[in-house]
Amino acid sequence: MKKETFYISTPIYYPSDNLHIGHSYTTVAADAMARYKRMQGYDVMFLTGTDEHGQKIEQKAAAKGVTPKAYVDEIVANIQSLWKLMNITNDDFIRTTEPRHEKAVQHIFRTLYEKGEIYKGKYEGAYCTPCESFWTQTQLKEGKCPDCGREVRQAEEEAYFFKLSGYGDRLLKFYEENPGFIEPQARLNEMVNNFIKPGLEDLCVSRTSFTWGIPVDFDPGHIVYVWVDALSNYITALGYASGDTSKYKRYWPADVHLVGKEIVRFHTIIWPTMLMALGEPLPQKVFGHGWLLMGDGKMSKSKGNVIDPVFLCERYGVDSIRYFLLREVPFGSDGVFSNEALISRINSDLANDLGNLLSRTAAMTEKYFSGTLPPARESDPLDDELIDLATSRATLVEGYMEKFQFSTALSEIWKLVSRANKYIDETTPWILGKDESKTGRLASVLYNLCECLRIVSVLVAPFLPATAPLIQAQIGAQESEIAWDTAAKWGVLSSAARIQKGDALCPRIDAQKEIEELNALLEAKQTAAQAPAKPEGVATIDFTDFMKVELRVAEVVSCEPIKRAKKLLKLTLNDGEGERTVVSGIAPWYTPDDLIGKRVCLVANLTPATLCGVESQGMILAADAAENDVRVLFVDGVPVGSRIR
RNA sequence: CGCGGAGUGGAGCAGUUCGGUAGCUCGUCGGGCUCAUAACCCGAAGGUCGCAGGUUCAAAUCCUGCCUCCGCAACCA
Repeated sequence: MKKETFYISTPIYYPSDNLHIGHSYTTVAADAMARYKRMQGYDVMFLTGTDEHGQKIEQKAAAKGVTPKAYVDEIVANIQSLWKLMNITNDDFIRTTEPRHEKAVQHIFRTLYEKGEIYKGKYEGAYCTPCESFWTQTQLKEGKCPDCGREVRQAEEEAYFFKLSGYGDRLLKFYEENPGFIEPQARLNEMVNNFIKPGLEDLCVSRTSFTWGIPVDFDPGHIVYVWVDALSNYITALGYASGDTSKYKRYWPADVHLVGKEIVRFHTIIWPTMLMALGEPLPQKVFGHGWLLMGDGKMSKSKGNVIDPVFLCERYGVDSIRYFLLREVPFGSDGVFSNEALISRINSDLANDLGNLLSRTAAMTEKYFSGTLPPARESDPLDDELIDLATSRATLVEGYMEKFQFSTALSEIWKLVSRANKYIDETTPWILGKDESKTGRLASVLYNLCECLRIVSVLVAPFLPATAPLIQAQIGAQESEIAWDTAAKWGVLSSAARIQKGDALCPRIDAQKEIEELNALLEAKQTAAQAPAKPEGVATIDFTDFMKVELRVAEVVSCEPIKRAKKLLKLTLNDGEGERTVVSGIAPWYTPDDLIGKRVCLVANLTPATLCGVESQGMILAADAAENDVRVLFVDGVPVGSRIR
């Protein structure tokens, strides 16, 4: 009989740098789900990989003096060893530079073109090189890149477009007919209100501005852009459009694409329409999980607060990190990563509750019965509650796993761990051990504890794949006694089992000492990160270049906030010759009253630009005093109109 | 009036669908136990459930208005 299949994917990660804990978060979640489904008997396909093309990698490689391929090869090797370190059981690893992927992508692109879903047009707009992004007029016109804040340049190129604009209604209909397609629910509203209802625009799907990518095979010079290239990995890895499509037939459509919330849009709008255009079935579900935030906000390299998963795994053990990631934060929402929380979880849940339960159970079994489980047992009504609780866990865990609520699933398992610890207190085996007439009762108590540990070990196996076998080894559980369906059964562990106390599952961490050490390490890292804090990408210019900038003293005549914009103030300036309007993003730091009547430095010969519907004829100078502190340069006392140089 | 999420004891969260004694984890304090990894078990202190109105016998929960924080979108010429 054919087994039911389950296809789960992570995003393919961009190997411009080594991965951080956020990537591990997604991948560990996917792995736990994949392991769980395998234990349940599913024929699982678990895919992860890397998205290796694009201008950013081309440039990074050039800066390092190596070919793009050599550059990504190194980082991809790191990524693969990270997944190995973290016990990730992906069934395949797709690299977008592999021939199997490139050929299929070319096929897909050509097919869409032949179907008229892709047409050739012209692309014009502001382009941000580091972000590899064109920005449309509504997004930004001649402004800085909204993503990174750096300069953009005007660019125009011939390009291919995908007819995304025609798919709005079909998407809405699909969402309606498939209520579980986008989860959590709140993301669905976001997509519909922000993107679909305002109207979809055709999507530019090719580039000529760089060469590190998959060529459009019928039009030299054009490169397939990220949408078609990256998103289609989910089917190219299955052999779509290749000589062997057996895997595609077997696993597609995917059961779930696990993604971070920042890319929900691509997976719920662009990817489904591409598949519609191809006439292929759509995935069942896209789950957008939250972010792991640092105490001081989002992770970023400039803050020096990027968390390296390799460091954590080596310091605390892989399972501790896996446990923390899946237990600490409800999967759909954002959560905060802190060393304090990590250590607290490890100590209280893993060391004190679970590790210690195993330790005391094994120690007593060795002490009173030399590690055996005598079959002459005497039960007591007290046992019933424990047994009920133990055998009811599996169903609860299954329910939460179906909803991707890893955190709740784990807490249900830990209720049993707690109950078992309490059971020891209630039954006081150390007192039973002093009375020979109580031997049968003692045997029963210890057996019950071993059964609890067995059940816990089964349920916990998808999350803690290294720890579960350690528990099973100490209680002497055999292969057949740890299958998933035995988690709902009582009395599975054989009386012939040999219990053997081993090393502590998870040693306690001296929290105070550890935090001090970590803080010292972090400080060192931050200093290192901040040392080369010179502005990036600024080249030396000569004097004549500088003199091309016309700087003048101007007085603020009036000033008002721009509605619909959080950061913008609209300033009316007298520059000595007349009045002009300038828009400035200083609203978080200045009110109109702070500015009216003041004299400021004006860049007078800047090309006008429109921000939030207001034309800005120049800019005023301000200093980035700190990460989140901007100071306008005031030049009071200097005559209006004076040239500054 | 852009879209969405959140505001509950010191910290992090649940409870809000279908109103009825405010719950969990960590921390603090007191007690118990000694099998165990200074762990485990029990108990206590600590909250006007963001603010203001309203509906109701009764509101964390329903309604109205407001404030604050976060993300997306727009955006720091």
